[in-house]
Amino acid sequence: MSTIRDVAKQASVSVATVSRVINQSGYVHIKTKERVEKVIKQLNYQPNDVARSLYKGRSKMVALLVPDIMNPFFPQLARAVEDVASKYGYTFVLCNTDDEKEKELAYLNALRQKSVDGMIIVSSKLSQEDVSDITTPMIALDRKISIDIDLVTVNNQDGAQQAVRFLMQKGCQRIGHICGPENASSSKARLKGYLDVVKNEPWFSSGYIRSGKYGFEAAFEATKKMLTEHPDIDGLFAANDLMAVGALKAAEQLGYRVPDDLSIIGFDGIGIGKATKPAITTMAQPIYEIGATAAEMLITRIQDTTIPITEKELRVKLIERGSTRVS
Amino acid sequence: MSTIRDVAKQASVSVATVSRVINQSGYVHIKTKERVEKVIKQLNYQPNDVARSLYKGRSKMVALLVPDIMNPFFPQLARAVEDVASKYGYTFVLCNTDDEKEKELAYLNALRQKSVDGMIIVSSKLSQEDVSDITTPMIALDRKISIDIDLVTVNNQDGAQQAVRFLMQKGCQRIGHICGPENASSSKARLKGYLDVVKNEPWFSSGYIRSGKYGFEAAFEATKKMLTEHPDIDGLFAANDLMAVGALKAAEQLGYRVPDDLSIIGFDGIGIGKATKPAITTMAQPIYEIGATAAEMLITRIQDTTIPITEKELRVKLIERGSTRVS
DNA sequence: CGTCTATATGTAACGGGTTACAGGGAGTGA
DNA sequence: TCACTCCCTGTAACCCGTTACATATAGACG
Repeated sequence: MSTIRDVAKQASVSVATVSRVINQSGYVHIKTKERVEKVIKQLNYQPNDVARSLYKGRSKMVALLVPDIMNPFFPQLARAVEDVASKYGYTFVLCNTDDEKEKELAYLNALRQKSVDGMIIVSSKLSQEDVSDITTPMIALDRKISIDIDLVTVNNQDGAQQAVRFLMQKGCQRIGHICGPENASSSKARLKGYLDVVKNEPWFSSGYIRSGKYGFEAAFEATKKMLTEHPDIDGLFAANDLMAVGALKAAEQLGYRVPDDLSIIGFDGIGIGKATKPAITTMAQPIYEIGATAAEMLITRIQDTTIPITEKELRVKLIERGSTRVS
Repeated sequence: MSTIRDVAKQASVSVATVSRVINQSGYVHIKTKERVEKVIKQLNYQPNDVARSLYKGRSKMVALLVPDIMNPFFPQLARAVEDVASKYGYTFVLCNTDDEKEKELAYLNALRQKSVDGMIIVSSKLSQEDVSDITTPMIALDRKISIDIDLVTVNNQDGAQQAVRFLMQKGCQRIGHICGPENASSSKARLKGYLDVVKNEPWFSSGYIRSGKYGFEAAFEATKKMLTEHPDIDGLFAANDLMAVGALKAAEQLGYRVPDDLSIIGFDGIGIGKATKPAITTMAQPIYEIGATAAEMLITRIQDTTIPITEKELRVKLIERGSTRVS
């Protein structure tokens, strides 16, 4: 690998001039510029980003921290963030935290040491104190972390209400909820939305709520238990699609016919919901848009850290498929 | 952010001593060490990785380049690579190339400029010349790039043979193949395996092969066309599970009953194959193991670039589910 | 007591860009 | 001709750890 000094020597100029050519800054005589460019091509010179980062204190990298890369929601999100990042010349780093606070903190540290310019974080575990000493621009996504941090979400509570009302409208009499992790704000909001609608129903009790931890397996087990305890359930609102699929499989195993015996509605709008039979009715999030919005916000903040904290809420949209009754 | 010089000043020692304490190298008096450590804690000093990388020429980062992060195969793989990487103290970078040569080359360059220590690449587009001038350790995964580069694959051709024979054994008379992209070596091997078994069948013609480009949508369309042209097909071997799901949906739409009218077998063993109804029979790859193996190989090579080029082949395993006939 | 070695610590160069600052030439207007 | 402004280019400090090399002290051994 040749360095800027090699180029300078070969072109009989100083490193400053080469730097000016590369960065198109300051004055460089057109003749000189051409000569330098020729040498750069000759030597196949590529500036060393690490050296650049060291001086600038910035690395042209952004990171996305997600709790579960195996949930198709996050690859879709990652895709969006990466697209925007590379549009602005940033390298994208994806980190999987398993929703474990320890891993999150470890990443936060590692990334800061690498002078990462910004991060987008989906975390249920981090709180204000954990991030208060971090000056790197951050965006919280899906789940709130602190009031000091920009946030991108969807109308979770409202969407959940819509989902549950939709089930009722389709004739469901007893509606259970497979909720997400207790401390995720998105999960809490969806639970709240569910409660808003059902808490005054005569049949309602806490047994109609079980946690599936936003995961397939846990939801599968939770659904089996819930349906066994409450065989009268004829509607199920899962806080995400992955759990809705788990619920579907559980219902199937118990001999329920979906949607005739049991209507299931999910949340997220991931692709897998179309693959099942019946396909999953869902409150779809504009996943790509969420990721892209967060990424744009992050880059805006990187460029100007003084702008006021903002919260942006996108809207979910009902997609009716086969897992809910027709009438 | 405090620097090593701040620590040195505060602890009344030189930066060299602080460095020795941090890296546990050379001689440091126990008393001095304690003093320095105390100051480090006081100032919450974290060494700057960028400066370290610059001097060392290494960054403690490894990258994984995948063609399609939305295919669940790759998140699973990424998961494995990340686990191994972080076990050895490496930061993991995920890059999505859309299977486009241009993006691949752009990443290769960007990563080199960042002094990334090693890369694992899943690419059908890169050839020997494209990577010949790259000295960064690399591992090719799933698809061969060059004889100069370590390779991790599975017994694709053999697995494909097994898959097709399995369909025959279940009584299929006419077996079609939805293949992957033309230039991916894994795709070519699976096609070859298919041909090994069927090419001498009296019914066989090239119309029994169509490309689904390893993607859901393309496979959906390809299957519809193929089944329309050859309604006699009663068995389908898709070169990956994502395409198998696409094929299943297409068959459904055309009124085929799976597996009664049509048996479908996939390849990969991704989770989504369990979510469909019927669930997809597949030649499962040990995905996590593949990723972990590649990552281990990469780190071995980073530590010693002189070791001879190796190719490692893992084995696929048939998982019988509902998409293939019982007898 | 002189020499040698193990221990302990500091100085400064180094890695490779970036940029503040200085210096010099050319052109313009007074 | 002087003053001033563009141009153009170079020198050297800087970003922040790492480490080769130099220096120094203490204890061991002959």
